[in-house]
Amino acid sequence: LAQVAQTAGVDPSTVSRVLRKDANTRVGEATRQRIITTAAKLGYVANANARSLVSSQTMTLGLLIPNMAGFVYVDIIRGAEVAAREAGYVLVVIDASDQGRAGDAFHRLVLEGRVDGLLIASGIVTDNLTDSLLVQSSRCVVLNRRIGGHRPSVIEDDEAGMQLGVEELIRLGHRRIACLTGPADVDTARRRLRGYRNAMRNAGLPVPASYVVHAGFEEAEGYAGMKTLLAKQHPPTALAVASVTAAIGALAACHEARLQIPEDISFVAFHDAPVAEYLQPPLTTIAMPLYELGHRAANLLVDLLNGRRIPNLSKVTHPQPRLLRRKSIAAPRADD
Amino acid sequence: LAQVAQTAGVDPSTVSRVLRKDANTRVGEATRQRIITTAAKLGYVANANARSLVSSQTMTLGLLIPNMAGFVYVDIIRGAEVAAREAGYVLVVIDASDQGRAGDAFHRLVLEGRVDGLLIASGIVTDNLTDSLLVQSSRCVVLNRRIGGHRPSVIEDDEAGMQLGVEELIRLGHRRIACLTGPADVDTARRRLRGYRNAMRNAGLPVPASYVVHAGFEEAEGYAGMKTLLAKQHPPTALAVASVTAAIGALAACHEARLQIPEDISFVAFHDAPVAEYLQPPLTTIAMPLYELGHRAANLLVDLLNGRRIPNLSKVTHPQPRLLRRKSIAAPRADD
DNA sequence: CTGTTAGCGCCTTCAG
DNA sequence: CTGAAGGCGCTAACAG
Repeated sequence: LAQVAQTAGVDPSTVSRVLRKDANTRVGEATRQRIITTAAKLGYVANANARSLVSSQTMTLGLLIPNMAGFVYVDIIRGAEVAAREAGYVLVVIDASDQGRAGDAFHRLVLEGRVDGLLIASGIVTDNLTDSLLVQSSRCVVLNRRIGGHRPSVIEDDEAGMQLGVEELIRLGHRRIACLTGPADVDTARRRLRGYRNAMRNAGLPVPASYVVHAGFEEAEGYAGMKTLLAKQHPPTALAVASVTAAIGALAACHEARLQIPEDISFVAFHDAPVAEYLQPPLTTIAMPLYELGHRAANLLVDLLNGRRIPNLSKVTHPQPRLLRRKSIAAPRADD
Repeated sequence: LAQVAQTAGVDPSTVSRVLRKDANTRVGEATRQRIITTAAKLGYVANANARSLVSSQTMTLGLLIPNMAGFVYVDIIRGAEVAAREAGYVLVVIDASDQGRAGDAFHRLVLEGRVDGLLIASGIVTDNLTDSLLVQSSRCVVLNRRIGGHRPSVIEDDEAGMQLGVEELIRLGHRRIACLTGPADVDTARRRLRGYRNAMRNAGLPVPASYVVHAGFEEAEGYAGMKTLLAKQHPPTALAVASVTAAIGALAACHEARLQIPEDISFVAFHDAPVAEYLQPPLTTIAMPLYELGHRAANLLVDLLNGRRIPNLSKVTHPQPRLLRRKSIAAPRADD
């Protein structure tokens, strides 16, 4: 900067004003042009750290992700990235696959001032972490999970989404519909389960306890969960699964048991993913507004950082959940 | 810091020395303890920006990823994260799904001094970007792709990996083996193709031009590529595919054509992924040392930043590629 | 319209 | 073994 100022024959502060497009001060057009061209010629780029030091903001946002492999995070990340960029921020993603690392990341990013705020994706909010986060709650937004206390969070309408899927199964004539959902202590899993229960209740259908299986979101867990269901005396004729990955595992279990899909069992999975279309058979999914979830969350975080009041809980309802009908669903066999 | 110094009754510089565990200066044990406890009590955390400003290093590394959905990146990220942490760095991941953003990210991260160096994953190195990167080549390591010029890059032994897979197909008795690889202008795709050719040549098998299909790494592209192959007069009896995702698409095309796998066509895919085990049929894959790739790349970047000389091209050869035999391969039919 | 003056929070010689 | 002073690169309030 001093370099640029000297070669342009002006004061550093003037250079700063010009390059920052400071609206408050008006600079002579001639000097402005001179400064801009010399800056370009010298390849000058302002140092973000020095700037952060004085302005005490870094203009970068962090996004903590528990599992980079998850299909769902791709869209969330994109949405958040775009929203951040629109607001002039840089978005950096941090892999917090193991729990301990999340707290560590929080420390090194937020506390040490590397980022202005943090988006925390579901699945890594442990009690431990919660404590330290509480301290700095004014810089975090939790995503895809409701949180006790008064920290802001953004969720999808998981309930409505799952209900949509189950209603379709009911419409096709299914009565014995099971739900393969996520861990009982995970909020999103519980909300998806509630959507399933709503649909069943509305149709006057019974929900045997054994038809609700709390598995995980991964292939192996879906596989194991399906095994459990198939071992029942009256296996279901249709299944609502809480994730595409779990559904892939469940499909594998069905194939192993020589069941035809959709003839023997219909499948609906929560969230869409590119792979769904290429499975055997192509998987019917419930597409959720993940991009918008990320976008909204980042927007809220920016608002929060700017001192605006934001709701403790926001639900992303647009666009609405959409059912993507593929070949994994059909009417049940006549004798069912 | 001033706060802590005052309450502990010492000078800020002493606090700095203690908290930084400065090896050069020895501080009285009594004052040391006092400083540490008061710092903890006050919840003091050093400001990374101020520190960066004076030391002109941020102790953070960036990793540019073109497509977060790719299975391969999960392990790369983990490896890089661990290596970074071991060296005292924080790793942040940046989604550079579209090309333009990569240059932008480079600017905002490296040039503005938010990170000390950048790991650039394959697939986003365009000519455009290369120019700006060249300027700052001393802070970048390219990953999974060889680069013209003299910028350091780290790759796997794609050639050996693919060769391993094809050799297995040959051993099973296949002669009509096709290769569904990535775009011709992508270095990794070309190297995998070379591995295929090596294996074929070593076995004295012909490679009709039509048996080499340059598709992409995505499901849809694998699907389209397979369609092309199936339209041939003499479709192959076995296939080596350059990615699991493309293989999923190709499998779908085969199912659509009512082909039995592995009876009609055997499949081997490059890289392993959790989903491989749950496909119909479970997919034989070539597991590559992706974690180590990320780990090595981050290590090299750290070396580079510390002024050590590093090779322009490093190949990660340990652990060696492993063939994970699953049910997608079998001997060809007798009449083939 | 532009230059001057401080100071952001920390580290690093140099003295004591 | 510890305190004092200067400066990292930039911005902001105040003069001119």
